[in-house]
Amino acid sequence: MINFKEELNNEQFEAVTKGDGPVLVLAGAGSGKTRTLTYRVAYLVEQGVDPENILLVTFTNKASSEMLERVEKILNRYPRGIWGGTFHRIGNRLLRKYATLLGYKNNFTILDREDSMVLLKQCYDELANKNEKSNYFPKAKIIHNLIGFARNRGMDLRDLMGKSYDYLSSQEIDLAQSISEYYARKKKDSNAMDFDDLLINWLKLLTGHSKVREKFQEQFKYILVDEYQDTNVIQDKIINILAVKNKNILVVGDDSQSIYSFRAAEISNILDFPQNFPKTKIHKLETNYRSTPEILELANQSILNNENKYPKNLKSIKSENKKPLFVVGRDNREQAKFISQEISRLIDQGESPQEIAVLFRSAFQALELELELNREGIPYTMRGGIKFFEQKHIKDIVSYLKVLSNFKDETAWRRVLMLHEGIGLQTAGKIFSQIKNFNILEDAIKLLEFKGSEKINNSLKNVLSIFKELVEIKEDVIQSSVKIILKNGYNLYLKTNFENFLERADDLNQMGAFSENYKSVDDFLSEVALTEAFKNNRNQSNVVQVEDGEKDKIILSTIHQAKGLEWNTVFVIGLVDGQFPHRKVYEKHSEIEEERRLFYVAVTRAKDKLYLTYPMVSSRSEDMNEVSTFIEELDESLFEKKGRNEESFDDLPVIEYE
DNA sequence: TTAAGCTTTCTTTTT
DNA sequence: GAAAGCTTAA
Repeated sequence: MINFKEELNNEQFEAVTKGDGPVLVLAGAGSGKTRTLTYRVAYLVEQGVDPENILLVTFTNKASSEMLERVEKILNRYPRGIWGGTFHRIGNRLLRKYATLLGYKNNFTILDREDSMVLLKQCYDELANKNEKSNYFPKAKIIHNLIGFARNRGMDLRDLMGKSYDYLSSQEIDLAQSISEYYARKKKDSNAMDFDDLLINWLKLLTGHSKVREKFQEQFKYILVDEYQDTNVIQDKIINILAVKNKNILVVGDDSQSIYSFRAAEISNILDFPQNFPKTKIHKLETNYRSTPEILELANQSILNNENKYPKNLKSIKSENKKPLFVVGRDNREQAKFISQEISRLIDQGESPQEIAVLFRSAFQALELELELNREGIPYTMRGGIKFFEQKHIKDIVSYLKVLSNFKDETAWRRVLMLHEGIGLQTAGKIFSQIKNFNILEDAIKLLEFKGSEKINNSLKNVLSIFKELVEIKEDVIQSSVKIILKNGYNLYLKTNFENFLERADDLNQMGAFSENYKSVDDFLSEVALTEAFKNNRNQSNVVQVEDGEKDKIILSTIHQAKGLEWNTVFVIGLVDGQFPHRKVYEKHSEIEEERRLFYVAVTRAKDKLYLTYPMVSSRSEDMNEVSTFIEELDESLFEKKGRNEESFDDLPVIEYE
């Protein structure tokens, strides 16, 4: 039996044990949000609730697996059958079963951002060339963004553009709308869904099909949602529909940590929650268990600069400690050197590496640091930047698999075709329009006829003969496919195009090995689209780590990826104006505030030691950097300043926290 | 129509 | 400093 009374404070205890009905937990950073959620799950299971009846939605897959691990620890067993994961992952799981109700097949492919961009660009080029438009008509990338943003806000594209692009003619707005519709049709014809579709179609499934709706309203007797401040209207609607029957809905969040408005997150979802669910019990968690008073003070002072916020009074219970350090280095290299030395020192003193994290606004800021850590032999895990499955060579091979699994996938077909000599954009399009006439791959292999130049015909023959081999594989489909594709020219392609072709070929073999964990190609392909595994995460034997294997390694992470996590020691690097806050955000006040919340998230990840670092000089251009607003606006008594002297560049004595 | 070669851009965050 | 965009030769 778990002693909940002892493990939790009063507010947490109330939320965990009397959490039937709608509950809103407004929780400051480090106040035990995750603790509340995990203990609530454990409590429910201990009370005899079948884990199958629990839906636990988190923001990242990482957060989901960490949370379930914690539940397992509390319960001493894994809550088998629980529905846990991100909105997209759970949407995917449901749609794999019910996609036919919406006119898709269950083997639909998922288009990641790049895929969907490529498909949209195709629609854009086709329509934009046919129609009158001014030079001010937004580029494909912007249209792509607008379409996604409008959909995630449940808005009409015309309305969105009418407001922010009022200089466009109504014909141009119509053009944007037809591009959007054409794109939607192409997706449907391709039996493919983009990330937004995973949410929107999930919602459609619930609103349009009462049997399914009722089944899942019944199924999910207890619903728990983390980071509710970062949900968008579609996600909010989904939750509302699912919860309306049993009303056992617990959502947690913190408006000060809302950092996804660029993805159409709405703070109002959490603030209006009590109106949507009458008799909502509200719990405020205001005790911070994580950070020292000094760290918390800095965070609190910083967020005070935001006008748009809800007052809260977060108090630390830890005892007084050292102030955060603000460290000035000459440039990124010196900053990197300092950090790696400091990390070595901390580890020598007995700190465990996985309790140390380096956080940054953008992945490129960590470049020099990566070099330095490699030089010093400090193992690290990178979370941010290019993902393993987003690399060109991976996506090339995955396209073959996508065609194999979903013959109608236009994006995948085009990508495969264009890998071959003599086939470019135009020819690929023409060939695909022939392929469209078939229904299964086997027919296309046998019957496809295309007249082009000799070069094109040879390339096409080559493509088809590869597929001929691929369709005959019966076991270890992915691993064998990788081998066949490499053998039939892709290896040569890698060699002629990339210096690091060995590494890339190795990645592909790793992918083959990794795929053994999946029952089917479809399963594997979903995972590829939805997983967060980052590139560069290799151990000594050069094996890519897709999960786990993070023991004894420090963490490098974007702040977005760090949400919900905590470490003893945190370095926040690159506090340069224009980088953090990002310069794109200058004009818009509301976006500066979002950047500040991001800064707030970063510093509140730290339990005991917090370092803020600033390189004075840009290492590329040798220009002087401005220090970040987020430092400048702070009272200087909140931190201790170390390192270079701004006037003279003089070295100051060795820096030590203690 | 492709592919190479040159130029310009613009540097975000993520499922 | 890479990637997209544009120009030009083949």
